[in-house]
Amino acid sequence: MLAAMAKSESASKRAAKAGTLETLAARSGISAATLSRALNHPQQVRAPLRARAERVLRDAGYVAHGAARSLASKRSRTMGAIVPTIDSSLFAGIVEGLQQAIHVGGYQLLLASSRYDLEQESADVRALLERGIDGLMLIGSLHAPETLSMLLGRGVPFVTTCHHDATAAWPTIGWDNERESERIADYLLDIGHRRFGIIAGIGAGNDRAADRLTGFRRALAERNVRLPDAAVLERAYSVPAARQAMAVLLRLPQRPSAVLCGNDILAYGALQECLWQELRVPQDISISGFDNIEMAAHCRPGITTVDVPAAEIGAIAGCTLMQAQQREASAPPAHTFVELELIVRGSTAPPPMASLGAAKGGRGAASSRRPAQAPSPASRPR
Amino acid sequence: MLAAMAKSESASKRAAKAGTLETLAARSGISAATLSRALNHPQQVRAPLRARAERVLRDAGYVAHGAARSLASKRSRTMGAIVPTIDSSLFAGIVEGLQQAIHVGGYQLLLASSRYDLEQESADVRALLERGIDGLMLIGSLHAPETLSMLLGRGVPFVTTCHHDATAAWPTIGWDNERESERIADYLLDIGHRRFGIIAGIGAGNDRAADRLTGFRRALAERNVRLPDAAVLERAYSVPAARQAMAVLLRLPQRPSAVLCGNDILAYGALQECLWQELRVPQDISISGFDNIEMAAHCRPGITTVDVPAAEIGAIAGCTLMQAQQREASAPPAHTFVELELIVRGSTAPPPMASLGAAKGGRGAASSRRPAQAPSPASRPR
DNA sequence: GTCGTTTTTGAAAGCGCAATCAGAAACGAT
DNA sequence: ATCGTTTCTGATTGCGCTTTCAAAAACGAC
Repeated sequence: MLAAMAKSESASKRAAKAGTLETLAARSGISAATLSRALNHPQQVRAPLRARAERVLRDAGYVAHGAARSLASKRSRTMGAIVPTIDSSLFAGIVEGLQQAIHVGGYQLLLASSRYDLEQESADVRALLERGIDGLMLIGSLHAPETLSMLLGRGVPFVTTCHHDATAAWPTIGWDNERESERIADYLLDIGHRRFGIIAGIGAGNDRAADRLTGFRRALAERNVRLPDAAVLERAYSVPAARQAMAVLLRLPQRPSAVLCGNDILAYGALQECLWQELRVPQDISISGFDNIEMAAHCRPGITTVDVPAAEIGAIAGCTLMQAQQREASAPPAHTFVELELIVRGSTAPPPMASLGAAKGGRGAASSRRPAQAPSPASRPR
Repeated sequence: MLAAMAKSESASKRAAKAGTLETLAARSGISAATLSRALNHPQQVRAPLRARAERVLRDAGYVAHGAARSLASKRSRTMGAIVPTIDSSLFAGIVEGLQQAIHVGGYQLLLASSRYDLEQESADVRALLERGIDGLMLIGSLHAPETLSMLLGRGVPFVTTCHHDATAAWPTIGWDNERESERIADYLLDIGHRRFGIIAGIGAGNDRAADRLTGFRRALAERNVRLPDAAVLERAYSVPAARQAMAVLLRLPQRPSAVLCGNDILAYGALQECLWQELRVPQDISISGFDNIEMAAHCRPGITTVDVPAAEIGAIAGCTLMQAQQREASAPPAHTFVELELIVRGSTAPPPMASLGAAKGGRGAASSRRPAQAPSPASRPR
């Protein structure tokens, strides 16, 4: 008898600790409905009662049960994000920006990484959809058909970043990768380069990598600069892979005077390989990157690149998704075109004389200004 | 009339599309219970019926409602992680490893970043607890008391990483930061250095940074090497901050022959500042880091550091948390002591002669082996 | 002070699923 | 063929919360 009582008492204590609204209601004399309102729509509860309710909640150390809450309210207060990999300066920056932005709105971040695999991404979308995310950020324009149909079918707001497509039915936040790469190539053409190598990212399943390569190619084609197939290499985004690729390019019969890289990691690897082979950058060879990760500013020489404001893009994505919560699904998508800036640093310069001789009929004289040097201690230059 | 019918039809179509188990049950003639079982305990349903159920589910494009599922099953299939910042090579690597590991177990990752703020971390823990995470990974040993009490009180399994504490009541996955820093300092002492500078991380709210500084100090003290207060600088983990700190150290009346840095970012910044000031590393000054981020292997010179297998740590954390799902909460915690390896690269060497003269009675002769050079194209050296 | 209005509050109805329980079907042995 | 066992299956309950809905309270004008 006593044992039974003790048991039931301990059980009730445990329940008290777990603290459901029901329990607290029974104990405090305030109904569960009112407690819930005090929590979610405080202005609907008159001040004295609200104060009492808040005290009860606080004293009990009440923590809401999210699943029950989502089930009843049909919102999870959770946003999803799927990136190819978290272990990348660019994506980490974007995710950090996204996380900070949604945090102020009371949202949490459900994160998955797809390893540049569209099937994996599709499976991840499904898994996140199961968790009831209120919105989703994806990278790039290329996705499995199923990915989009699931999202569109369920009416979950989503955005895609790192590309721009004004015709997309959902918000895109980014830039035109082809055009930006063209810009880099144009810059190198302008300062006199005519023999190029390219170390691109792997284009399969990665529209950004593919578009950047397309942009490089187009810029060269428009100036009638020949680009041998052997001078175009696709590599995974890693320093060793890039070094190996650069080693290949340096062995080419017609060694390039400039190497366009698909991102800063590739550029960094390319740069390192040149330095280890005792080549001078930019005197002997120019190298360009993309993304402007921190390293690009701080290595020697600094890498000429295009600045991508990663955290800002993540933040815009977060805000766009939060706005989509209120808005009609049928409203036209709020695209954000992100202006990128070409950052010229020490890794690029006009080609050496021998090479210049080969360049005939280049458009105008190469700009003679010295590339900017990496700065002394100061905040990250743009 | 017609309009009303059309409306109700579209509504029912929508419901059909949304597809709850109940709906599918009504439509297919298989009970919701059996459909649920086919999903969660397939072996409990006889083959023919199971096949039929699976077809129904697949054809309807059924996606489970996670909230309802969590509410009924009391598990969310979601793990949480809180890191100081995602935008760090080390934490990104850990998170990536964690994500991959739990992914195979069907878990998703709920990620928060606390910006090195313990109060923020505590709020994040609360938010994640609300979302019903089944387990949580935290960084380091130092947390707000509330953080631990919430976790312990609710009985949610959690692990802490990047430190080691065999006495902790929960699993820790990491190493002894003091001891590892001591090791680095000992190495530099062994090769003859006697004048040191330290660029440490900011110790407030960051046990790893504080412990590493303690380790450095202790190693020097044990060899009776004096360390002026002015030679110890705490800085945020950023390249510009580190460069600025190194500039300060270089202006010291007694310029250090070796600078111990709290991590590789700081070391990298310190290195860059030396190079910009036309100092030779390691001939004029030695620099060491911690973490062995990719950059440390690939810059020139490579940075002497301690390798931290980030992805592996994340993976172990994930496995530990998944194991905790089955296990009794009362079982002793499964600590994992992670052995770290000192990686000697080109950023450290015996001090210049002038400095050596000042070193009297150093223990043994300095090792004369040349520091390893960064490798040619190959995978990341350890 | 009374009646119509406008809050404010509490009771109750699900949200969609997993799990329990009891009934049905299949199986095996006699 | 019959009965006892075991395996499957379906109806039902309830997870904890939000949100109607209706009753109660407060308010205001006459």
